[in-house]
Amino acid sequence: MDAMPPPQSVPTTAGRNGRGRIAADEAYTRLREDIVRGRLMPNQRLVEVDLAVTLGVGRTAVRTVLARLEQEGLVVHEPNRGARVRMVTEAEALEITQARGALEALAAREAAVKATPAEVAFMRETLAQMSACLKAGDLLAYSDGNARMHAKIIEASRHHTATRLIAGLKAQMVRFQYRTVLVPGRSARSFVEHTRIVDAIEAGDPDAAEAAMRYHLSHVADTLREMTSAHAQHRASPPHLVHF
Amino acid sequence: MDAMPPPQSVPTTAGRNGRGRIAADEAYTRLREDIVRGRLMPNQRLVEVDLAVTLGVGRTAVRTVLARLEQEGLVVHEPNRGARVRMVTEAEALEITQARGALEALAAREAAVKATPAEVAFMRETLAQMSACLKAGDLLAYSDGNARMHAKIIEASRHHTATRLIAGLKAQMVRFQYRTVLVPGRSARSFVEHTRIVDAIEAGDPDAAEAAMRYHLSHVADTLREMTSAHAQHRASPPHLVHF
DNA sequence: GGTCAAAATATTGTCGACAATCTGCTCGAC
DNA sequence: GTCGAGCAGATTGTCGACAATATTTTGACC
Repeated sequence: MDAMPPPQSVPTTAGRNGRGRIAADEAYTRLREDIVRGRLMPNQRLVEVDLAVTLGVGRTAVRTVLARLEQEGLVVHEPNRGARVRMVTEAEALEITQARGALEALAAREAAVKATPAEVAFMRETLAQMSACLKAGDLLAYSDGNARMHAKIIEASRHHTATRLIAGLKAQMVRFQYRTVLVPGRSARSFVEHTRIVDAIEAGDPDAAEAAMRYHLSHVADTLREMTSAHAQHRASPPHLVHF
Repeated sequence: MDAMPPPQSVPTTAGRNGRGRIAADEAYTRLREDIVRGRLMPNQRLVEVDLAVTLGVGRTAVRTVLARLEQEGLVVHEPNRGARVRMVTEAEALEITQARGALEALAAREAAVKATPAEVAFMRETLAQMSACLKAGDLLAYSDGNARMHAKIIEASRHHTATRLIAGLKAQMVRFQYRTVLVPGRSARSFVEHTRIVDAIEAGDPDAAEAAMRYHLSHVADTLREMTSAHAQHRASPPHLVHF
């Protein structure tokens, strides 16, 4: 009952992919994208041979890809019973947000020490854009600016380990990024909090930067927690955006 | 120059390993242990067929294992050029310690809320043992108690995500655990810091617990930083223990 | 009609073989 | 003597086939 017109797309690019590139790597990227972007539903079974056909690679490559994704926390795998897309519960989403918060606070601290003037300028510019979006009421654009801001802070931290861990956590959350609520009035406060963070980074004050980021992210976690309990009350809460 | 009487031990346990267990999983555990315990040197090449013989599995299984270990950060892998044991520089060791600190601070916060009386009692007992070791001057045993303490706090936090991330970071650090210096007098201060953490957890004060753990771990990071620069000065600094 | 055993099917775990790629070396040209 | 082309050897990337295990279906019996 899966329809499945499988072998249609690629004329079996079998063997080695064009130049240099490795087929398995592309398969990894594609499958990962499919999971992260939500094209594959949670708990969906991932049958190796099906994926092999879809991705145009052999089953061995698929198996390697699944092992990587399992280690990454995007897939669960029971012995002799195959792999499935990992289901992230709301409780886990809160956990992930907390862990991410702890690491981003570290990143903010490092950024206060290591950010270049150009990076600070970019943050100021982003802040201005966010302010404009807020006034215009364009929450989607505000959210984009928000994402750029956090990405820039992490980049400015030059903290490879934190960057790597945060990226991993973010991947598990993408589904929730697009399905979480925006509490009325949260945006305005979010903006103030971001301004404080940038101020501290520009001043080169690591303690203040860490504290500001911690303050900011604790509010995000609170919002998420409230959302979770509210969602437990009545299932039909409208999916909006939460502002980090 | 490896002697290599390869096909002698297992009469090719090929196919499936005895009961239920999966051969590849055992191979993963074994190779991981070999890397973490330092039996394989950093930058050591990991030739697939050699590992296959050593571990008694096929090359495909080895390949899957290597993919997992790469995702875990214990192995680096260049396309068409094979895998090597990842070399963790002292700068990275500092990064890892910082990230671990951020996550353990979160764990301490959660533990303050969720720890059971039995868990707190275990911490008190461990604290007493550590005190005894300190008086007896047995630093190795003190270090063990220290490890038990941190493990218990993490367990008490019931924070699955933080636990998972910390475990991953710890694996990359084991080599340094055994090669870092103990600054004279650090143990005594370390003990006081641990006592404060347990006090805060027992009192059910998350803010205090987080702050105490943060304070503790910032000192650990400082010690590590000093050790790194000192080590840069004169290569022959004696390898001791650092107390987390 | 329900229930349990046994065959049939589906899917995973494992392996060896082959092709592609990289590495180091030889060897002739200059 | 140095340099690059071209050839071995080693090692990785990929695949399909077979064995082991789980799941579903069938069918006999009560």
